[in-house]
Amino acid sequence: MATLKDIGAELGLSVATVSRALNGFPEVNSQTREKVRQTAERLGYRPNRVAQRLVTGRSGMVGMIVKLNPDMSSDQTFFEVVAGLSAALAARDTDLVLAVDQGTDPVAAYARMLERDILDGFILNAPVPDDPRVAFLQSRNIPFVMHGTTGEAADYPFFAIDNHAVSRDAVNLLAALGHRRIALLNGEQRYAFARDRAEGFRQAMPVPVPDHFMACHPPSELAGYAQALTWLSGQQGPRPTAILCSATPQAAGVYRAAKDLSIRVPHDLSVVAHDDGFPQMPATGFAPPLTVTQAPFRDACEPLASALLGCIEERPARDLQATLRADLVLRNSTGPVPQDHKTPWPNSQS
Amino acid sequence: MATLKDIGAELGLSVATVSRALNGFPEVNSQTREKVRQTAERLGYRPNRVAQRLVTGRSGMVGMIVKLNPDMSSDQTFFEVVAGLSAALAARDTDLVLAVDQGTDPVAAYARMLERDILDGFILNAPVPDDPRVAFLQSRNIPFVMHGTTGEAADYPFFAIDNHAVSRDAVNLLAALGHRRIALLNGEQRYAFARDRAEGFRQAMPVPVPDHFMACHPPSELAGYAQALTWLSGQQGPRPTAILCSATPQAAGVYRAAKDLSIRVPHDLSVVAHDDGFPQMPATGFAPPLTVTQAPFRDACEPLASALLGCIEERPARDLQATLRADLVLRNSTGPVPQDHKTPWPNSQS
DNA sequence: ATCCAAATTCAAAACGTTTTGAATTCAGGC
DNA sequence: GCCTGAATTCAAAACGTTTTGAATTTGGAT
Repeated sequence: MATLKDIGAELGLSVATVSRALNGFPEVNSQTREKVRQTAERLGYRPNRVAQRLVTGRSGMVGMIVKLNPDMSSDQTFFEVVAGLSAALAARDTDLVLAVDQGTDPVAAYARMLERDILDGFILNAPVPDDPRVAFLQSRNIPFVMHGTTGEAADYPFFAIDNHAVSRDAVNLLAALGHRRIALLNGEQRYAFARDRAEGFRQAMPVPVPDHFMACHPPSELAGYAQALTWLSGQQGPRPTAILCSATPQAAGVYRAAKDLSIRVPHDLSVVAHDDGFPQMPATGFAPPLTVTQAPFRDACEPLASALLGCIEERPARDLQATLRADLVLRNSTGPVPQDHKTPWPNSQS
Repeated sequence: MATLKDIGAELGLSVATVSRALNGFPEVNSQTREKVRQTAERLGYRPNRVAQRLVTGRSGMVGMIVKLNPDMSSDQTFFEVVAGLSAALAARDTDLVLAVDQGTDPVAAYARMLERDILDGFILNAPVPDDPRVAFLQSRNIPFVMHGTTGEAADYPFFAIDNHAVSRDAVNLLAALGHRRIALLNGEQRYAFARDRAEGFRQAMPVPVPDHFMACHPPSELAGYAQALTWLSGQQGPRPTAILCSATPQAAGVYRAAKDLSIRVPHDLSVVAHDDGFPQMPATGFAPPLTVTQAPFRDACEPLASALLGCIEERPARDLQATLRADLVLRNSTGPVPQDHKTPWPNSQS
């Protein structure tokens, strides 16, 4: 493998000049630079990453710890993480080292990875309110970027979507179609995004919502099916005319429950879901195609990689925060409220 | 961060001696070694991996490329891979770098990873007969270890289970119970393990098996359900009295199909499956508990890591090959052949 | 006391890069 | 011809480890 020294010897230049030439320093003669470039090309020079890392003091590796959920709900995000993030990081000469956390202590896995290895930073996902990992990593001055946010005034880098707006946009759409009895089939309560969606939902709803029409469940077809069955059977009062789901698999369960009960979508029931863009269950594949708020997970990979590298370079956290608005995509699972179901929720004790 | 120099300065020793002391070289005085150990401990010394790697010429990273299957069948193995392998490798100061392959060329992803980075080796999984990745990596002298085998006389390191024996053991058990009409619900044809299981099945069966009672499917509940429904409905001749599945999810599908057709397990139908030990679908959770040939995927992680490191250290391939026998675990999904179904397969044209 | 071999320890080179501070070259103004 | 400042280039240090070959100390035998 050719080294800087080899190139220097070939041209009668010092390694310093060769290094500068290849790294685009301004003080090197443009003719020299061109010659260096050519011989580097000819000798098939590839910089030795390890040597670079030794001198720059960076390891060129970032970590990500994936929680092992018993309900397998993280499985679908897993491929996306590895595919998208590792590609985005590779473009920046950085490697993604994954670990699976199977324990209960949310920071133990991070501590373990830190003591074992020299990682330049972490990517955190699935934030919970007041996420303990934030305090842990901040106290040790370890760079990280969060996919999502844990609260209003985050003082760390993150890339998130506006989950209040997700609910608001969907509710506004349904309200404009005349719906008043809208149920929220939310994500798992422990996650920050679910809390935000619930808040946005309550705020945007023109009428108060009984607690039992806001449910928290994993993003599985089965959970959606079971919850929808309960709601649509009317055991808990008048059935909703619209259901807001937090993930497309839940919506699939809602479709199935509706079908089982001979409730037509969108004629009798409107369905909206948030769509993370996982290829396993495309919203266009639904019958009828599903109206969604969409924010592909994949689109977050580039910004996340970029923010993490920025954080490692000690750019200020303020410059590394972004909140994106999800797109509202109208398809055929939403329609006007049925004539005989225009009344809002009845008063409820709950 | 404390370095060797710091420890040396503290004790009036040279870095060379300190390095030797910590790395267990024999020529260092045992008292000196103990003192070095203590100060290293006290200063919280951690060797700088990057520096080690620069001088040893190794990057300390190995790669694994996971194919993105549309049927999600690799998802379940994915967590096991990352959890088990990264832990086993971490114990050897090696990091696992994952990439997801979404293309068609089976070696392109490897070439891409190699040119971008300095990887010490690869772990290959899901071998196909005459796997092209073997030739590619061998031609470039890149160390690798295969989880599984592609053929009889493999000249590369691997860790595999004896898939002929998997079928043989199951068939022998069923045959001893009087079964003759045993169907094989195999894995996907393109994989080497499925070919081996099919061979073992044919060889062990006391009677010839019509082709349409040997089917290849992905390891999903749905695939198992659909295939079992076809077989058990009797459309293609007399129904099997026993079904051999290649994975526990398939067996779940078989159970469901049997239930739908009011066929009792094990009274009317015996079911055996191979169990990779994925926690998502434990064989003990079946009703009745499932008889399996079991070889937990997790048990392969240590040997794989160890073999790969051995390969990187240029130990001969012969010493890095292991074929394990799966355990036959008798549970309640297998029973004697029903009285009225003791005849073998009828002669068939297929 | 002297010598030899074994047991320890050391200084220095090496890995390939980046970066620092100094040296060299060059052009133009006097 | 001399000086100045800009434009280039260079040698050397640094990163933290492993490893080589030599130097030093030690203990025992002469």
